[in-house]
Formats: sequence, structure tokens, C-alpha cells
Amino acid sequence: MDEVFKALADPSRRKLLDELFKSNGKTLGELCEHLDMTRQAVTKHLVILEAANLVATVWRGREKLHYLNPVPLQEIYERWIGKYERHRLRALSDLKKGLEQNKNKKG
Amino acid sequence: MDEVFKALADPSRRKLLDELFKSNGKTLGELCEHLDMTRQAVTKHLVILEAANLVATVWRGREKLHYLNPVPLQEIYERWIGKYERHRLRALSDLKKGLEQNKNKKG
DNA sequence: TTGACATGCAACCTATTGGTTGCATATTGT
DNA sequence: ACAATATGCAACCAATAGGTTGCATGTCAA
Repeated sequence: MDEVFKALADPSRRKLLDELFKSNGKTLGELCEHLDMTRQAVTKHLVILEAANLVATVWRGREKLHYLNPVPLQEIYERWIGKYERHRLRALSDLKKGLEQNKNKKG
Repeated sequence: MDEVFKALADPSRRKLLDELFKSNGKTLGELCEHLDMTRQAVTKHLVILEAANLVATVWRGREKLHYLNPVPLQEIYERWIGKYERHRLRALSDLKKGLEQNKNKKG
């Protein structure tokens, strides 16, 4: 869970996921083409994405193919984002109430 | 968008959001009670959450009340997580296909 | 077999992050 | 008015993150 959030925090890593979304099963070399950094830097990002289980890899000869795994994103939504969303309207009404309460205390 | 992801990357900040989820409108002092760090550290986290628009604040006298704003989380889901989720099954089937393809190439 | 290709591993550097301490400011209650 | 309370601001510090360069390893193709 923690690793997934951390993996998503970096824009380059999100871009990598976007690349894989566009065309799954890319090699490291192919993924490098779209990022303005060295191959080694991209490798590091991919390692983090793998650790978060957001990317699965398969060796084919000397090439490493990268596949997007959206399951952890689903879990983030269900366990975390959904939790707040469900009460979105209530939270906003609380905020409004708080603002009015403040107004009253002041005035 | 970027700021939201960054804000969510830290476990202490997620814990703060959890606190506000449990009971909205807490003061800084109240939020500090549950975190094992100095008040100033908590303030820094809250500043980041505010910058990401995940927390809205209201002054009531000398107290600062903090309110959870789940809207950016909704946006993350819609613009980003949902994008992958929608094609979750397809992506998994691609992964499977990739594995089989590899198996064939090897054998 | 051998050279080119695709990737891995490790040391290193700099910027950022998460935390601290110390002091300043503003509000409250007596 | 004044002491206590609630918070802000800034300097500082250690750990981590994101990037680099250099070299090693393993696979393909002629």
C-alpha cells in the first residue's frame, strides 16, 4: 500500500505507466525513448514500480518486457479513495457548517 | 494533480486525512495528539495537504480548524486510476498472453 | 567465436524531504 | 494588563530520492 502511493508520487513513473497503458509489454529500451533521462534512471523507476506491483516483467531472451498491472490501483481506490468519496457530500456539508459556525462566533 | 499525489505519498499525511475523516474540523493541536512528532512537523504536513487542496482551513479565533476535502481524490480516481481500472481485465489478459508468448519462444 | 545489443550492478553527487529547535505573533480568560 | 494558549516563521540537520557515470553480464546474429 505504502509502496504504491510512493510509486505514484513521481511524475516520471506515472508517465511510464501511461506508456504501458498505451502499449503494454514494452522493453526497457522502448520505455527509455520517451523519457529524458538515462537508461539507468529509468531502470530505477521501473524497479520501484515493480516493488509496488504496478508493473510485472517477463524476460524474452535479452529483452525485458514490462506489463502494467492495475490491481494495486483498484485496491487504492477501494481501500482509500473510495472511503472518502463515499462521504464526499457529507464532508462538504460539514465544511459549510464549519464556515457558518465561524461566521457566527465572529459576528 | 502532481501535488495531490505527492501529498498522498507520505504515511503521516494519510494518517492526518484519516483523523479528519474520523472527525472533521480538528484544530492543529488536536491533530498533533495522534502523531509522534513535533507540532511544527505536523504543520508542515498540513501545509502540503492544503497546497494539494486536500484540506481546507478556517480560523476560529486563535484556533485553526482543518476540514477534509475529498474532491481531489475524486479527480485522481476519475482522471487516473479509473483510466487503468476500466481496462483492467484487458491488461491482465495481455499479461497472460505475454507470458504464454514468452513460454513459446523459450520452448 | 565474436562483436553488437539489452540490461544489470554499484559508486557517487545534488536536491528534496521530513524532522528538529528556537523565537515571534496573536488571541483568550482572568 | 498579562499570563497562558494556539499557532506561525526560519534556520538547521540527517536521510532519502532522483539522477549521473562507469563497468559487468548475458544474449543474439553473422
